Amino acid sequence: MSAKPSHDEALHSFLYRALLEKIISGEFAPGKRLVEEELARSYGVSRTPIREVLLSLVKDGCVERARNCGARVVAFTAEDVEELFDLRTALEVHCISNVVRTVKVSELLALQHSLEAVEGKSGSSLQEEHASIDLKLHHLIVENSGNRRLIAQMRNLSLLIESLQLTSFDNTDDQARTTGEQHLAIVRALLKRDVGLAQRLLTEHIEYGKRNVLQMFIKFANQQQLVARE
Amino acid sequence: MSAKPSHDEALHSFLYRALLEKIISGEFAPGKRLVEEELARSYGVSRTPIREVLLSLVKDGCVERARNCGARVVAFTAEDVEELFDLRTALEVHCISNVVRTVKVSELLALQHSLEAVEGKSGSSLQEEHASIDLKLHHLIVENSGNRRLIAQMRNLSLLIESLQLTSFDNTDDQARTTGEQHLAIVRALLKRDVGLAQRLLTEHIEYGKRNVLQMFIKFANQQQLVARE
DNA sequence: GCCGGTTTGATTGTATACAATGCGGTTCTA
DNA sequence: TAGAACCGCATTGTATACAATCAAACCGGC
Repeated sequence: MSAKPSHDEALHSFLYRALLEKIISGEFAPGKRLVEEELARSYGVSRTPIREVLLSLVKDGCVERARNCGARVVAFTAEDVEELFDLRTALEVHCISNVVRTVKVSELLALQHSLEAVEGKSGSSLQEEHASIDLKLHHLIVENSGNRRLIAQMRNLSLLIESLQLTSFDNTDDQARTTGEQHLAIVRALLKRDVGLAQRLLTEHIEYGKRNVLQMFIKFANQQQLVARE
Repeated sequence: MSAKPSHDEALHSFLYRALLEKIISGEFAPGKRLVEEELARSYGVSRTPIREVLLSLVKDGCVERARNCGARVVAFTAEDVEELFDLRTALEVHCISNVVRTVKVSELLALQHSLEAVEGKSGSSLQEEHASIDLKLHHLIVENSGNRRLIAQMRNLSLLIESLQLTSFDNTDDQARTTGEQHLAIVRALLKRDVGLAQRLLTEHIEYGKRNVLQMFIKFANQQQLVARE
């Protein structure tokens, strides 16, 4: 099956992303049965890593499994997307107050620098660059929250959201520019250690991203209309 | 090893609680190596279910693992406890606005009824009854938030917190009574569909629980003083 | 004596084999 | 023909076996 895991990456971690992507993209429609052996064959691996991935996906709420009936993909509705982003807002806003205390100025400046570097540009890679910066910014916020368990929880969530954003990668240049401006504003607020402002800007920023993803998601869901209950 | 899993419960789900409890109680001190085969022998099972549990604990941030070096228990500091509760606050407060729309009045009334029933009482079982109601209330809030992924995320968190609260089960009757009053106030606010009030009360309530657990935790951590780095 | 390569052991990662279980179809009976 | 018991199959749960990999100890050369 096309792509391979990087050399030292555990198989199950590679497979996790692979399956998650299929679920989010809709290739594995809601309700589809995920039979361990079937998946194992299709990826040319044994059931063991597949099992580990399925259990992980259950923990994320993407999959349900009953004892001998196989696992099934849980439906991913527009409301779910919305809630997921709202949840992200709640968590990252919660992080901010710690972030302003712990984050290193150099990190912020580095981010600011990258942002100013792409600000003028335009062209095909613009969206990708902004997406990459977006990851870095949210990563910075979460990792500087100072709690390992919080970070662990968020990592799961982030994976879901990042996958969602990948599928809605149709962003126009305009949207990318707006996103860039929001990023810059947030970084500056963090540099000023202005908790309230940073929280407000972050909320708006995630809200904006949510709307973009939702737009894509709804369009996509309509065209794909539930192969379901296979 | 003493207790057994209920008949239809998967072994790994039983083992999960068993290991988590040992980690939180400090029997598995921070830094302790968790070798798969060793654990498997000690529980009289094979490595397979143990592996699944360890992966799950990694996802929860309770355990770290390096490729061939064995898994290690992550330190559980007072700051972690604090953050965990703050995180819970952020998430449950976030839930409230949905809860007031979706929760059934009958559920709230049932809870209110149980609360009023124990209100007058006192005695040995009082604390347990309040703890049980506490679980029900937080469960109600999360389950009525309306998003499966959110619920899945919270379930993990709740398990951690519940385990923490179990270890600090030294609550006085006074504390139990205060908790009861807070519960009642929250339920009433929910019945009135007063989002703002419910959020405020919930925040105070979790804050109160946090202080109690922290007190116990610090006392406990001192007496246990880091067997660590075994 | 110190540094670097090599070997060995411990431990995880993956594959496979076997057991348990629940569902569905089939057959037998009334 | 309808219903119920039964048998077989599909699928998961668990155990075991094997391969890969990393660390640390050991040995030899400089």
